Amino acid sequence: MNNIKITFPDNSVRSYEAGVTAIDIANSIGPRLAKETIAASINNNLVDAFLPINNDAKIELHTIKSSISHDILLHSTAHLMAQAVKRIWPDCQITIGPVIENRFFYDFDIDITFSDNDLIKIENEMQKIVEENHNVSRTNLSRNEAIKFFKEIGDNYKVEIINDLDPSENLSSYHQGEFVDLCRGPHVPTTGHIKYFKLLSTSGAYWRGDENNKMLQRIYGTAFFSKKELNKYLNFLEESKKRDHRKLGKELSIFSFDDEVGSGLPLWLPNGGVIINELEKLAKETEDRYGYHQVRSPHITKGDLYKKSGHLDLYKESMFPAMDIDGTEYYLKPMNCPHHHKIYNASPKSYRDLPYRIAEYGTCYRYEKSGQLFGLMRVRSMQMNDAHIYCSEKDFKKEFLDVCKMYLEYFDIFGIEKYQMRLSLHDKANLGKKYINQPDLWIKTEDQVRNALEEGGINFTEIPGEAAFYGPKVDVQVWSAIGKEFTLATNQVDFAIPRKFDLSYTDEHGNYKTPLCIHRAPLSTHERFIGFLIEHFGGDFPLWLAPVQIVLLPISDKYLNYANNLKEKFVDRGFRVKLDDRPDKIGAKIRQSEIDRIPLMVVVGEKEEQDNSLSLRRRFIAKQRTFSVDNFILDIQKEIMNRSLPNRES
RNA sequence: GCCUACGUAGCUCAGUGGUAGAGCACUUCCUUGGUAAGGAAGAGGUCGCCGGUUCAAUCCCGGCCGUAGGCUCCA
Repeated sequence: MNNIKITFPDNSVRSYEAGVTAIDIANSIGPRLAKETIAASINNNLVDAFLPINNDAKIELHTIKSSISHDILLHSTAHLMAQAVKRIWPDCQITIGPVIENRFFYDFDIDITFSDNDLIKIENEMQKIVEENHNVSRTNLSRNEAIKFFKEIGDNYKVEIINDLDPSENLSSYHQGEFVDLCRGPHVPTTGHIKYFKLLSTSGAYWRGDENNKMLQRIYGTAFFSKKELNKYLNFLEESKKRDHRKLGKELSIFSFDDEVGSGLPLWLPNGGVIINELEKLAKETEDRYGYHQVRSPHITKGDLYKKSGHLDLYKESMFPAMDIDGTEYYLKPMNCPHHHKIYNASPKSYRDLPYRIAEYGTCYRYEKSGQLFGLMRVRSMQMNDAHIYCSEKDFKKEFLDVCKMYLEYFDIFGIEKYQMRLSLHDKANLGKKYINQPDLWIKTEDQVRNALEEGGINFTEIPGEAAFYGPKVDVQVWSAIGKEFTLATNQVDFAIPRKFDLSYTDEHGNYKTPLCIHRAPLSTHERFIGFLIEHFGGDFPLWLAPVQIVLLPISDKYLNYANNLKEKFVDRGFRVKLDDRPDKIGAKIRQSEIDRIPLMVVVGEKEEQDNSLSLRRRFIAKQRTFSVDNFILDIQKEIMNRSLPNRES
């Protein structure tokens, strides 16, 4: 037997017999390590821990602690689930079963539809396979062998996948017990490595994501290496449900939907109205500071304008059908840009007028397919925090970065700590289909945006094929306080439409030039942003946004007079205040105020009336404090003016 | 739009082929109580909408509308 040299990450070298596996190597270091080894990188290639190593190599072991291993576990659990499904329903066809963030799914072509009971049945079968503790093995296959093999066992979808793969691709199959799947791997060494898993939900899913294909049945699930992690994740899902803006929005009377109004058409209740007003105040203040003009435009417009803008060619399916008015077609506006272009053009512009920045909380209507409506996050009527900046190429970079700066200011105010800018680019294949057919301008503009972002020191990732039809965009992903992801704002560059609209300005030399146009919507739409805020804050808005800021809680009716005096004082100061004058005990009033998430609970009784003071109970602050009325007012005014975030320390 | 599930009081949910119930909320009365539920009474439903089957439908069947989880698409 010849020996091989294995080099470890710390550069130490050990000698083993050729054919040794990563598990063997782990075992030579310690049995616990061997047990916890899931996969290995051999010369930086991720492989199964159970494969023989025949030559000198660099090795890195991946144990249950690494995120690589977690992905492998999820993938193996998908196989485990597919094996269980095939045992129960032998006629079903397996298709694909990839890993997504913290979860996996597998799509099946099967006659029955999975019920909750079926999920339990499948889980039980999975448990059995785990206990059977099958070794997992890998077989390399040539293309022809693979096609022959999967044809023989009747896995037609696998045959289709192989036929569509690059012929140069190395193929392999994974086996555990009677189950075989076409797969790149790697996988956990045995089915016994999978201990803590849970099937989460079922749904329909088109084969290869194409709505012209057959609808398959998908099962989602998750798995972890420890019970604790699994429970933590399940708990996170539960917490997310509790914070769901649809649930909280109803409980806190922020918005509602009504069958008779129509789906995707939210009604803003008074509490929502307060939040909207505060957001608009913030936006207007900020935009004033950045030199924007506020404008207004109508909700309906003639079709010709949208023909010119390209909407009727490239965006029509997202627009409500035309209405005929005196023989002319009018549309509900899906975007504000054409109107803003017209506002730009309402008077001739010189270079001295640029950058020309116009903003509007414009109401737009989009025909979203019924199946994609989702609470406030996806609606058919929405009010955008929209603005367009018309500038020269020379000013572009500064204007673009100022927009980014504005984003960061907002993030700071709302306590958004995690965010990501995504530069969405065009792809050549869709020029003239999804995208305006001006290849050179696309590339030039994308370079400009990329340069601006790089010079501004802003981190971003690039995503091809996600641009708006008229230009590249920077989408902003944010994560709420509990880590749920949202696509919120967007920031787009339009290089083509200004020309179509004959937008121009006179430069220093008296020549006509076409301006660049930046679209930006840092606060997204009221709908999506407030939906996000509800979940981000879990319904506990900072004082400046809270629909009711102060609730007055008299100990008994005897102190109603004093409470009313305070109320009047607070209203005079512009505070949003409510008086709970029900004949209930203080405990009941406190409870209701807590449920309503009112940040400041002011308790007044005999003592307070005598001292002209108040006793403050604040959400998340255990200790109650007594204030003189004047000091209280000063503190609160300051907190509201600064738009401070909720303080949860005691 | 597609797949699947669901739709009973303001909210959360029971329930049945013979035209409905609970808790909370609401109204009234009693209680005037110091930091997360004091007590009693009352009112409240065309059981999503429209058809069909049946002597009889909230329940069974069909269509529509709405909602949820996904697919696809997006702020």
